[in-house]
Amino acid sequence: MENSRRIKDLLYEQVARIGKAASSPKRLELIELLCQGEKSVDTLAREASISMKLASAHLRELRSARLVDTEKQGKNVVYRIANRAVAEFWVSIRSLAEDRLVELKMALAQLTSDPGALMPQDRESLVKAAKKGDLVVLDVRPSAEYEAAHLPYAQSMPIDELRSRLAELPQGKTIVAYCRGPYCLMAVDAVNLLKQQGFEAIHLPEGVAEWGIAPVRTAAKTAYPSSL
Amino acid sequence: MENSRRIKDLLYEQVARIGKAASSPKRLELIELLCQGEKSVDTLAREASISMKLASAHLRELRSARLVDTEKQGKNVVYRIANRAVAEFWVSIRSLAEDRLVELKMALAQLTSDPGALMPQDRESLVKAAKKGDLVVLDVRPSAEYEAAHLPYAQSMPIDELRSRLAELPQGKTIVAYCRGPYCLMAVDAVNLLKQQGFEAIHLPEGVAEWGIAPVRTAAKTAYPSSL
DNA sequence: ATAATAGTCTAACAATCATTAGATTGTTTC
DNA sequence: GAAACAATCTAATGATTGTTAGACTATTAT
Repeated sequence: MENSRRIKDLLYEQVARIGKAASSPKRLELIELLCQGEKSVDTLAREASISMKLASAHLRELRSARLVDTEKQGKNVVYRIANRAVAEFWVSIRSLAEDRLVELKMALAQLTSDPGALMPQDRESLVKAAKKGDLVVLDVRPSAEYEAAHLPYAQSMPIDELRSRLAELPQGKTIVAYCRGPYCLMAVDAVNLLKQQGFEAIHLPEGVAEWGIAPVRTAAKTAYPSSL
Repeated sequence: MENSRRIKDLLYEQVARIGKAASSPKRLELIELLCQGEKSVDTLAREASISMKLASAHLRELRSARLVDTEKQGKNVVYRIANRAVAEFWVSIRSLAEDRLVELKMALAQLTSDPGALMPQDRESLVKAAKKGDLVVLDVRPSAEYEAAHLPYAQSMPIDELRSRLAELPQGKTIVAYCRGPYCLMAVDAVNLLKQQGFEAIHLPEGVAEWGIAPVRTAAKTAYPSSL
Protein backbone atom coordinates (compact mmCIF):
# COMPACT_ATOMS: atom_id res chain seq x y z
CA MET A 1 0.00 0.00 0.00
CA GLU A 2 2.80 2.36 0.96
CA ASN A 3 4.66 1.21 -2.09
CA SER A 4 1.83 1.44 -4.55
CA ARG A 5 1.14 5.00 -3.47
CA ARG A 6 4.67 5.87 -4.41
CA ILE A 7 4.26 4.43 -7.90
CA LYS A 8 1.04 6.33 -8.35
CA ASP A 9 2.62 9.62 -7.34
CA LEU A 10 5.40 8.93 -9.78
CA LEU A 11 2.94 8.52 -12.62
CA TYR A 12 1.17 11.81 -12.02
CA GLU A 13 4.51 13.50 -11.55
CA GLN A 14 5.56 12.49 -15.04
CA VAL A 15 2.41 13.83 -16.62
CA ALA A 16 2.89 17.03 -14.65
CA ARG A 17 6.22 17.50 -16.41
CA ILE A 18 4.30 18.05 -19.62
CA GLY A 19 1.93 20.43 -17.87
CA LYS A 20 4.85 22.34 -16.42
CA ALA A 21 6.39 22.70 -19.87
CA ALA A 22 3.09 24.15 -21.03
CA SER A 23 2.70 26.51 -18.09
CA SER A 24 4.74 29.39 -19.50
CA PRO A 25 3.43 31.71 -22.23
CA LYS A 26 6.82 32.00 -23.88
CA ARG A 27 7.31 28.27 -24.00
CA LEU A 28 3.95 27.89 -25.68
CA GLU A 29 4.93 30.52 -28.20
CA LEU A 30 8.13 28.61 -28.90
CA ILE A 31 6.17 25.42 -29.41
CA GLU A 32 3.90 27.15 -31.87
CA LEU A 33 6.90 28.53 -33.76
CA LEU A 34 8.44 25.08 -33.89
CA CYS A 35 5.19 23.68 -35.26
CA GLN A 36 5.93 25.76 -38.37
CA GLY A 37 9.23 23.99 -38.90
CA GLU A 38 12.63 23.55 -37.33
CA LYS A 39 14.50 26.67 -36.25
CA SER A 40 17.75 27.75 -34.64
CA VAL A 41 17.85 29.25 -31.16
CA ASP A 42 18.51 32.74 -32.38
CA THR A 43 15.70 32.61 -34.94
CA LEU A 44 13.37 31.46 -32.20
CA ALA A 45 14.58 34.20 -29.89
CA ARG A 46 14.06 36.87 -32.53
CA GLU A 47 10.61 35.63 -33.53
CA ALA A 48 9.43 35.32 -29.94
CA SER A 49 10.97 38.71 -29.04
CA ILE A 50 13.11 37.41 -26.21
CA SER A 51 16.83 37.24 -25.54
CA MET A 52 18.78 34.26 -26.73
CA LYS A 53 19.67 33.39 -23.17
CA LEU A 54 16.06 33.25 -22.15
CA ALA A 55 15.11 31.30 -25.26
CA SER A 56 17.87 28.83 -24.49
CA ALA A 57 16.61 28.39 -20.94
CA HIS A 58 13.04 27.81 -22.07
CA LEU A 59 14.12 25.40 -24.76
CA ARG A 60 16.07 23.52 -22.16
CA GLU A 61 12.85 23.07 -20.21
CA LEU A 62 11.01 21.88 -23.29
CA ARG A 63 13.79 19.46 -24.01
CA SER A 64 13.75 18.08 -20.50
CA ALA A 65 10.06 17.31 -21.01
CA ARG A 66 11.12 15.60 -24.25
CA LEU A 67 8.81 17.80 -26.31
CA VAL A 68 11.57 19.02 -28.62
CA ASP A 69 14.72 17.54 -30.12
CA THR A 70 17.91 19.29 -31.06
CA GLU A 71 20.58 18.82 -33.62
CA LYS A 72 23.79 20.69 -34.05
CA GLN A 73 24.15 22.07 -37.56
CA GLY A 74 27.45 23.83 -37.96
CA LYS A 75 27.48 26.93 -35.86
CA ASN A 76 23.80 26.60 -35.04
CA VAL A 77 21.69 24.38 -32.87
CA VAL A 78 18.46 23.53 -34.58
CA TYR A 79 15.39 22.70 -32.53
CA ARG A 80 12.40 20.81 -33.77
CA ILE A 81 9.26 19.40 -32.34
CA ALA A 82 9.81 15.83 -31.17
CA ASN A 83 6.71 14.48 -32.67
CA ARG A 84 3.49 15.12 -34.48
CA ALA A 85 1.83 14.44 -31.12
CA VAL A 86 3.35 17.63 -29.73
CA ALA A 87 1.67 19.75 -32.40
CA GLU A 88 -1.59 17.96 -31.68
CA PHE A 89 -1.17 18.72 -28.01
CA TRP A 90 -0.61 22.40 -28.72
CA VAL A 91 -3.83 22.53 -30.73
CA SER A 92 -5.66 20.60 -28.02
CA ILE A 93 -4.59 22.69 -25.03
CA ARG A 94 -5.29 25.84 -27.00
CA SER A 95 -8.75 24.68 -27.90
CA LEU A 96 -9.48 23.79 -24.28
CA ALA A 97 -8.33 27.26 -23.25
CA GLU A 98 -10.58 28.84 -25.85
CA ASP A 99 -13.45 26.73 -24.67
CA ARG A 100 -13.05 27.53 -20.98
CA LEU A 101 -11.56 30.99 -20.70
CA VAL A 102 -13.82 33.89 -21.59
CA GLU A 103 -10.87 36.27 -21.44
CA LEU A 104 -9.28 34.40 -24.30
CA LYS A 105 -12.44 34.34 -26.36
CA MET A 106 -12.75 38.09 -25.98
CA ALA A 107 -9.16 38.86 -26.87
CA LEU A 108 -9.44 36.60 -29.87
CA ALA A 109 -12.63 38.24 -31.05
CA GLN A 110 -10.80 41.56 -31.12
CA LEU A 111 -8.38 40.17 -33.67
CA THR A 112 -10.65 38.40 -36.07
CA SER A 113 -13.90 40.34 -35.92
CA ASP A 114 -13.19 43.36 -38.12
CA PRO A 115 -11.76 41.86 -41.31
CA GLY A 116 -13.82 39.25 -43.11
CA ALA A 117 -12.62 36.20 -41.27
CA LEU A 118 -13.11 32.80 -42.80
CA MET A 119 -14.66 30.32 -40.48
CA PRO A 120 -12.84 26.97 -40.55
CA GLN A 121 -14.71 23.67 -40.95
CA ASP A 122 -15.08 23.75 -44.74
CA ARG A 123 -11.53 22.68 -45.37
CA GLU A 124 -12.46 20.33 -48.13
CA SER A 125 -14.27 22.94 -50.19
CA LEU A 126 -11.42 25.37 -49.65
CA VAL A 127 -8.92 22.87 -50.99
CA LYS A 128 -11.19 22.06 -53.93
CA ALA A 129 -11.57 25.72 -54.88
CA ALA A 130 -7.83 26.28 -54.53
CA LYS A 131 -7.15 23.29 -56.74
CA LYS A 132 -9.50 24.55 -59.42
CA GLY A 133 -7.93 27.98 -59.20
CA ASP A 134 -11.17 29.71 -58.13
CA LEU A 135 -9.31 31.31 -55.26
CA VAL A 136 -5.74 31.87 -54.19
CA VAL A 137 -4.44 30.50 -50.91
CA LEU A 138 -1.61 32.73 -49.77
CA ASP A 139 0.97 31.66 -47.19
CA VAL A 140 2.39 34.89 -45.75
CA ARG A 141 4.91 33.30 -43.35
CA PRO A 142 8.66 33.46 -43.94
CA SER A 143 9.55 31.27 -46.88
CA ALA A 144 11.53 28.78 -44.78
CA GLU A 145 8.33 27.90 -42.96
CA TYR A 146 6.48 27.51 -46.25
CA GLU A 147 9.13 25.10 -47.39
CA ALA A 148 8.92 23.06 -44.20
CA ALA A 149 5.15 22.63 -44.50
CA HIS A 150 2.22 24.45 -46.07
CA LEU A 151 -1.46 24.04 -46.84
CA PRO A 152 -2.44 22.29 -50.06
CA TYR A 153 -2.14 24.45 -53.20
CA ALA A 154 -0.88 27.40 -51.17
CA GLN A 155 1.42 29.95 -52.72
CA SER A 156 4.22 31.56 -50.71
CA MET A 157 4.40 35.32 -50.37
CA PRO A 158 5.97 36.43 -47.10
CA ILE A 159 4.33 39.45 -45.51
CA ASP A 160 7.52 41.52 -45.95
CA GLU A 161 7.49 41.03 -49.70
CA LEU A 162 3.75 41.33 -50.16
CA ARG A 163 3.62 45.05 -50.97
CA SER A 164 6.23 44.77 -53.71
CA ARG A 165 4.79 41.59 -55.21
CA LEU A 166 1.14 42.61 -55.55
CA ALA A 167 1.42 42.41 -59.33
CA GLU A 168 1.75 38.64 -59.09
CA LEU A 169 -1.74 38.32 -57.70
CA PRO A 170 -4.84 37.94 -59.90
CA GLN A 171 -7.35 40.79 -59.67
CA GLY A 172 -10.67 39.01 -59.94
CA LYS A 173 -10.12 36.15 -57.50
CA THR A 174 -10.64 35.94 -53.76
CA ILE A 175 -7.39 35.71 -51.83
CA VAL A 176 -7.31 33.61 -48.67
CA ALA A 177 -4.37 34.52 -46.44
CA TYR A 178 -3.08 32.38 -43.60
CA CYS A 179 -0.05 32.32 -41.34
CA ARG A 180 1.04 30.42 -38.21
CA GLY A 181 -2.36 30.04 -36.66
CA PRO A 182 -5.08 31.98 -34.90
CA TYR A 183 -2.67 33.84 -32.59
CA CYS A 184 -0.45 35.05 -35.37
CA LEU A 185 -1.12 38.48 -36.80
CA MET A 186 0.65 38.29 -40.12
CA ALA A 187 -2.39 37.15 -42.08
CA VAL A 188 -4.54 39.84 -40.49
CA ASP A 189 -2.05 42.47 -41.61
CA ALA A 190 -1.87 40.93 -45.06
CA VAL A 191 -5.64 41.01 -45.47
CA ASN A 192 -5.73 44.65 -44.41
CA LEU A 193 -3.10 45.56 -46.95
CA LEU A 194 -4.75 43.59 -49.74
CA LYS A 195 -8.16 45.11 -49.13
CA GLN A 196 -6.62 48.54 -49.10
CA GLN A 197 -5.19 47.78 -52.52
CA GLY A 198 -8.54 46.75 -53.92
CA PHE A 199 -8.26 42.98 -53.62
CA GLU A 200 -10.94 40.76 -52.21
CA ALA A 201 -9.16 39.11 -49.32
CA ILE A 202 -10.20 37.01 -46.36
CA HIS A 203 -8.36 35.68 -43.35
CA LEU A 204 -8.05 32.00 -42.50
CA PRO A 205 -7.15 31.80 -38.80
CA GLU A 206 -5.51 28.40 -39.08
CA GLY A 207 -2.12 27.07 -40.02
CA VAL A 208 -0.31 23.82 -40.62
CA ALA A 209 -0.54 22.73 -36.96
CA GLU A 210 -4.33 23.02 -37.02
CA TRP A 211 -4.52 21.11 -40.28
CA GLY A 212 -2.35 18.33 -38.89
CA ILE A 213 0.39 18.87 -41.46
CA ALA A 214 3.76 17.86 -40.09
CA PRO A 215 6.78 19.94 -41.06
CA VAL A 216 9.51 18.04 -42.89
CA ARG A 217 12.96 17.76 -41.42
CA THR A 218 15.30 19.58 -43.74
CA ALA A 219 18.38 17.44 -44.24
CA ALA A 220 21.25 18.78 -42.16
CA LYS A 221 22.95 21.22 -44.49
CA THR A 222 26.04 19.25 -45.26
CA ALA A 223 27.31 22.37 -47.05
CA TYR A 224 30.96 21.85 -47.72
CA PRO A 225 32.63 20.48 -44.62
CA SER A 226 35.34 23.13 -44.86
CA SER A 227 38.01 20.91 -43.45
CA LEU A 228 37.92 17.23 -42.46
CA MET B 1 3.11 46.86 -33.39
CA GLU B 2 3.72 47.58 -29.74
CA ASN B 3 0.04 47.04 -29.18
CA SER B 4 -0.34 43.88 -31.18
CA ARG B 5 2.53 42.31 -29.26
CA ARG B 6 0.61 42.90 -26.07
CA ILE B 7 -2.47 41.16 -27.46
CA LYS B 8 -0.37 38.20 -28.54
CA ASP B 9 1.24 37.86 -25.13
CA LEU B 10 -2.19 37.96 -23.59
CA LEU B 11 -3.34 35.05 -25.72
CA TYR B 12 -0.44 32.78 -24.79
CA GLU B 13 -0.84 33.82 -21.19
CA GLN B 14 -4.39 32.54 -21.17
CA VAL B 15 -3.42 29.18 -22.61
CA ALA B 16 -0.63 28.98 -20.04
CA ARG B 17 -3.28 29.17 -17.31
CA ILE B 18 -4.46 25.75 -18.42
CA GLY B 19 -0.89 24.48 -18.50
CA LYS B 20 -0.26 25.82 -15.03
CA ALA B 21 -3.34 24.05 -13.72
CA ALA B 22 -1.93 20.84 -15.20
CA SER B 23 1.57 21.36 -13.81
CA SER B 24 0.98 19.80 -10.40
CA PRO B 25 0.72 16.05 -9.84
CA LYS B 26 -1.93 16.42 -7.19
CA ARG B 27 -4.08 18.64 -9.35
CA LEU B 28 -3.93 16.05 -12.11
CA GLU B 29 -4.94 13.39 -9.66
CA LEU B 30 -7.89 15.53 -8.60
CA ILE B 31 -8.92 16.00 -12.22
CA GLU B 32 -8.83 12.27 -12.75
CA LEU B 33 -10.92 11.69 -9.65
CA LEU B 34 -13.44 14.26 -10.85
CA CYS B 35 -13.61 12.50 -14.22
CA GLN B 36 -15.23 9.63 -12.31
CA GLY B 37 -18.04 11.85 -11.09
CA GLU B 38 -18.69 14.82 -8.85
CA LYS B 39 -17.22 14.73 -5.36
CA SER B 40 -17.03 16.81 -2.20
CA VAL B 41 -13.79 18.39 -1.06
CA ASP B 42 -13.30 15.97 1.76
CA THR B 43 -13.93 12.94 -0.44
CA LEU B 44 -11.36 14.28 -2.88
CA ALA B 45 -8.89 14.95 -0.09
CA ARG B 46 -9.29 11.43 1.27
CA GLU B 47 -9.02 9.75 -2.10
CA ALA B 48 -5.96 11.77 -3.11
CA SER B 49 -4.38 11.26 0.33
CA ILE B 50 -3.94 14.93 1.08
CA SER B 51 -5.29 17.29 3.73
CA MET B 52 -8.53 19.09 3.10
CA LYS B 53 -6.77 22.41 3.25
CA LEU B 54 -4.39 21.43 0.52
CA ALA B 55 -7.18 19.94 -1.55
CA SER B 56 -9.11 23.15 -1.19
CA ALA B 57 -6.12 25.19 -2.35
CA HIS B 58 -5.56 23.00 -5.39
CA LEU B 59 -9.23 23.03 -6.28
CA ARG B 60 -9.15 26.80 -6.05
CA GLU B 61 -6.44 26.79 -8.71
CA LEU B 62 -8.42 24.45 -10.92
CA ARG B 63 -11.45 26.64 -10.52
CA SER B 64 -9.52 29.76 -11.42
CA ALA B 65 -8.54 28.05 -14.68
CA ARG B 66 -12.26 27.31 -15.11
CA LEU B 67 -11.61 23.58 -15.36
CA VAL B 68 -14.00 22.69 -12.54
CA ASP B 69 -17.31 24.02 -11.24
CA THR B 70 -18.63 23.99 -7.71
CA GLU B 71 -21.99 23.79 -6.12
CA LYS B 72 -22.87 24.03 -2.48
CA GLN B 73 -24.94 21.07 -1.36
CA GLY B 74 -25.91 21.46 2.25
CA LYS B 75 -22.84 21.18 4.41
CA ASN B 76 -20.67 20.14 1.48
CA VAL B 77 -19.21 21.81 -1.55
CA VAL B 78 -19.38 19.52 -4.53
CA TYR B 79 -16.84 19.88 -7.33
CA ARG B 80 -17.31 18.63 -10.83
CA ILE B 81 -15.49 18.83 -14.08
CA ALA B 82 -16.63 21.87 -16.05
CA ASN B 83 -16.92 20.06 -19.28
CA ARG B 84 -16.45 16.93 -21.26
CA ALA B 85 -13.53 18.75 -22.88
CA VAL B 86 -11.65 18.68 -19.57
CA ALA B 87 -11.79 14.89 -19.41
CA GLU B 88 -10.63 14.75 -23.01
CA PHE B 89 -7.73 17.02 -22.13
CA TRP B 90 -6.73 14.78 -19.25
CA VAL B 91 -6.64 11.79 -21.56
CA SER B 92 -4.73 13.79 -24.15
CA ILE B 93 -2.00 15.20 -21.90
CA ARG B 94 -1.57 11.77 -20.34
CA SER B 95 -1.19 10.12 -23.68
CA LEU B 96 1.39 12.69 -24.77
CA ALA B 97 3.29 12.05 -21.54
CA GLU B 98 3.19 8.31 -22.17
CA ASP B 99 4.38 8.87 -25.69
CA ARG B 100 7.28 11.15 -24.77
CA LEU B 101 8.51 10.13 -21.34
CA VAL B 102 10.32 6.84 -21.06
CA GLU B 103 10.21 7.09 -17.27
CA LEU B 104 6.44 6.95 -17.44
CA LYS B 105 6.38 4.03 -19.82
CA MET B 106 8.64 2.08 -17.50
CA ALA B 107 6.70 2.83 -14.34
CA LEU B 108 3.51 1.90 -16.13
CA ALA B 109 4.95 -1.37 -17.38
CA GLN B 110 5.66 -2.34 -13.77
CA LEU B 111 1.97 -2.12 -12.98
CA THR B 112 0.41 -3.89 -15.90
CA SER B 113 2.97 -6.43 -16.96
CA ASP B 114 2.53 -9.22 -14.44
CA PRO B 115 -1.19 -9.90 -14.45
CA GLY B 116 -2.83 -10.69 -17.74
CA ALA B 117 -3.56 -7.18 -18.89
CA LEU B 118 -6.13 -6.61 -21.57
CA MET B 119 -4.91 -4.41 -24.37
CA PRO B 120 -7.46 -1.77 -25.28
CA GLN B 121 -8.47 -1.16 -28.93
CA ASP B 122 -11.06 -3.92 -29.18
CA ARG B 123 -13.73 -1.99 -27.33
CA GLU B 124 -16.47 -3.04 -29.65
CA SER B 125 -15.87 -6.74 -29.24
CA LEU B 126 -15.60 -6.31 -25.49
CA VAL B 127 -18.99 -4.64 -25.37
CA LYS B 128 -20.48 -7.29 -27.63
CA ALA B 129 -19.19 -10.11 -25.44
CA ALA B 130 -20.41 -8.36 -22.30
CA LYS B 131 -23.83 -7.89 -23.84
CA LYS B 132 -24.07 -11.55 -24.78
CA GLY B 133 -22.94 -12.49 -21.29
CA ASP B 134 -19.83 -14.31 -22.48
CA LEU B 135 -17.79 -12.34 -19.98
CA VAL B 136 -18.41 -10.19 -16.95
CA VAL B 137 -17.28 -6.56 -16.90
CA LEU B 138 -16.66 -5.62 -13.28
CA ASP B 139 -16.51 -2.02 -12.08
CA VAL B 140 -14.54 -2.11 -8.83
CA ARG B 141 -14.71 1.61 -8.02
CA PRO B 142 -16.82 2.97 -5.16
CA SER B 143 -20.49 2.62 -6.03
CA ALA B 144 -21.08 6.38 -6.22
CA GLU B 145 -18.70 6.51 -9.15
CA TYR B 146 -20.42 3.61 -10.82
CA GLU B 147 -23.69 5.45 -10.52
CA ALA B 148 -22.24 8.63 -12.02
CA ALA B 149 -20.90 6.81 -15.07
CA HIS B 150 -19.81 3.30 -16.02
CA LEU B 151 -18.84 1.22 -19.02
CA PRO B 152 -21.62 -0.52 -20.97
CA TYR B 153 -23.00 -3.67 -19.33
CA ALA B 154 -20.65 -3.27 -16.38
CA GLN B 155 -21.61 -4.60 -12.99
CA SER B 156 -20.67 -2.75 -9.83
CA MET B 157 -18.65 -4.49 -7.14
CA PRO B 158 -16.46 -2.12 -5.15
CA ILE B 159 -13.04 -3.49 -4.30
CA ASP B 160 -13.84 -3.38 -0.53
CA GLU B 161 -16.81 -5.67 -0.97
CA LEU B 162 -15.24 -7.98 -3.51
CA ARG B 163 -13.96 -10.61 -1.09
CA SER B 164 -17.33 -11.03 0.58
CA ARG B 165 -19.31 -11.02 -2.65
CA LEU B 166 -17.35 -13.58 -4.64
CA ALA B 167 -20.35 -15.89 -4.63
CA GLU B 168 -22.19 -13.51 -6.94
CA LEU B 169 -19.67 -14.10 -9.70
CA PRO B 170 -20.04 -16.90 -12.27
CA GLN B 171 -17.32 -19.56 -12.18
CA GLY B 172 -16.79 -20.34 -15.84
CA LYS B 173 -16.67 -16.88 -17.32
CA THR B 174 -13.78 -14.50 -17.78
CA ILE B 175 -14.01 -11.49 -15.53
CA VAL B 176 -12.75 -8.16 -16.86
CA ALA B 177 -12.06 -5.70 -14.05
CA TYR B 178 -11.63 -1.97 -14.52
CA CYS B 179 -11.42 1.09 -12.30
CA ARG B 180 -10.55 4.77 -12.72
CA GLY B 181 -7.99 4.37 -15.46
CA PRO B 182 -4.49 3.17 -16.11
CA TYR B 183 -3.00 4.91 -13.05
CA CYS B 184 -5.50 3.42 -10.65
CA LEU B 185 -4.56 0.26 -8.83
CA MET B 186 -7.92 -1.02 -7.70
CA ALA B 187 -8.48 -3.20 -10.76
CA VAL B 188 -4.98 -4.66 -10.46
CA ASP B 189 -5.70 -5.65 -6.87
CA ALA B 190 -9.06 -7.04 -7.85
CA VAL B 191 -7.56 -9.21 -10.56
CA ASN B 192 -4.95 -10.55 -8.16
CA LEU B 193 -7.61 -11.45 -5.62
CA LEU B 194 -9.85 -13.07 -8.22
CA LYS B 195 -7.06 -15.16 -9.70
CA GLN B 196 -6.05 -16.28 -6.23
CA GLN B 197 -9.63 -17.46 -5.74
CA GLY B 198 -9.59 -19.48 -8.92
CA PHE B 199 -11.36 -17.11 -11.27
CA GLU B 200 -10.15 -16.25 -14.72
CA ALA B 201 -9.66 -12.52 -14.50
CA ILE B 202 -8.04 -9.87 -16.64
CA HIS B 203 -7.35 -6.20 -16.13
CA LEU B 204 -8.67 -3.45 -18.41
CA PRO B 205 -6.48 -0.40 -17.82
CA GLU B 206 -9.12 2.10 -18.92
CA GLY B 207 -12.03 3.84 -17.36
CA VAL B 208 -14.92 6.11 -18.22
CA ALA B 209 -12.67 9.06 -19.09
CA GLU B 210 -10.79 7.02 -21.68
CA TRP B 211 -14.04 5.76 -23.16
CA GLY B 212 -15.41 9.28 -23.41
CA ILE B 213 -18.30 8.58 -21.08
CA ALA B 214 -19.38 11.73 -19.27
CA PRO B 215 -20.50 11.41 -15.64
CA VAL B 216 -24.04 12.53 -14.97
CA ARG B 217 -24.71 15.38 -12.58
CA THR B 218 -26.64 13.94 -9.67
CA ALA B 219 -29.49 16.30 -8.86
CA ALA B 220 -28.63 18.37 -5.81
CA LYS B 221 -29.94 16.35 -2.90
CA THR B 222 -32.88 18.56 -2.03
CA ALA B 223 -33.23 16.43 1.09
CA TYR B 224 -35.70 18.12 3.40
CA PRO B 225 -34.81 21.77 3.69
CA SER B 226 -35.02 21.57 7.48
CA SER B 227 -36.22 25.11 7.86
CA LEU B 228 -37.15 27.79 5.29
C1' DA C 1 46.44 32.17 -34.80
C1' DT C 2 42.57 35.80 -33.81
C1' DA C 3 38.13 37.48 -33.88
C1' DA C 4 33.29 36.82 -34.42
C1' DT C 5 29.21 34.07 -33.95
C1' DA C 6 25.92 30.83 -31.67
C1' DG C 7 24.85 28.71 -27.80
C1' DT C 8 25.20 26.76 -23.09
C1' DC C 9 26.32 26.68 -18.04
C1' DT C 10 26.61 28.79 -13.50
C1' DA C 11 25.23 31.84 -10.15
C1' DA C 12 22.13 35.17 -8.34
C1' DC C 13 18.06 37.96 -7.83
C1' DA C 14 13.21 38.55 -7.37
C1' DA C 15 8.75 36.48 -8.08
C1' DT C 16 5.80 32.73 -7.62
C1' DC C 17 4.20 28.32 -5.70
C1' DA C 18 3.15 24.36 -2.40
C1' DT C 19 2.15 23.44 2.03
C1' DT C 20 0.76 24.07 6.75
C1' DA C 21 -1.31 26.46 10.81
C1' DG C 22 -4.86 29.53 12.76
C1' DA C 23 -8.86 32.06 12.48
C1' DT C 24 -13.40 32.45 10.21
C1' DT C 25 -17.86 31.40 7.80
C1' DG C 26 -21.73 28.63 6.94
C1' DT C 27 -24.54 24.49 7.86
C1' DT C 28 -26.40 20.81 10.39
C1' DT C 29 -27.37 18.33 14.64
C1' DC C 30 -28.39 18.17 19.39
C1' DG D 1 -28.90 28.34 21.89
C1' DA D 2 -24.09 25.23 21.70
C1' DA D 3 -21.23 21.78 19.45
C1' DA D 4 -19.62 19.45 15.35
C1' DC D 5 -18.64 19.48 10.69
C1' DA D 6 -17.20 21.17 5.90
C1' DA D 7 -14.80 24.36 3.70
C1' DT D 8 -12.51 28.66 2.82
C1' DC D 9 -9.45 32.66 3.77
C1' DT D 10 -5.24 34.74 5.42
C1' DA D 11 -0.64 34.66 6.60
C1' DA D 12 3.82 32.51 6.87
C1' DT D 13 7.29 29.09 5.61
C1' DG D 14 10.42 27.05 2.42
C1' DA D 15 11.13 25.40 -2.30
C1' DT D 16 10.84 26.31 -7.38
C1' DT D 17 10.75 29.31 -10.98
C1' DG D 18 11.79 33.22 -14.53
C1' DT D 19 15.11 36.24 -15.77
C1' DT D 20 19.51 38.37 -16.33
C1' DA D 21 24.60 38.82 -16.22
C1' DG D 22 29.20 36.73 -16.72
C1' DA D 23 32.16 33.12 -17.83
C1' DC D 24 32.76 29.37 -20.93
C1' DT D 25 32.66 26.10 -25.25
C1' DA D 26 32.28 25.07 -29.92
C1' DT D 27 32.36 26.48 -34.76
C1' DT D 28 33.31 29.46 -38.60
C1' DA D 29 35.59 33.31 -40.96
C1' DT D 30 39.72 36.15 -41.57
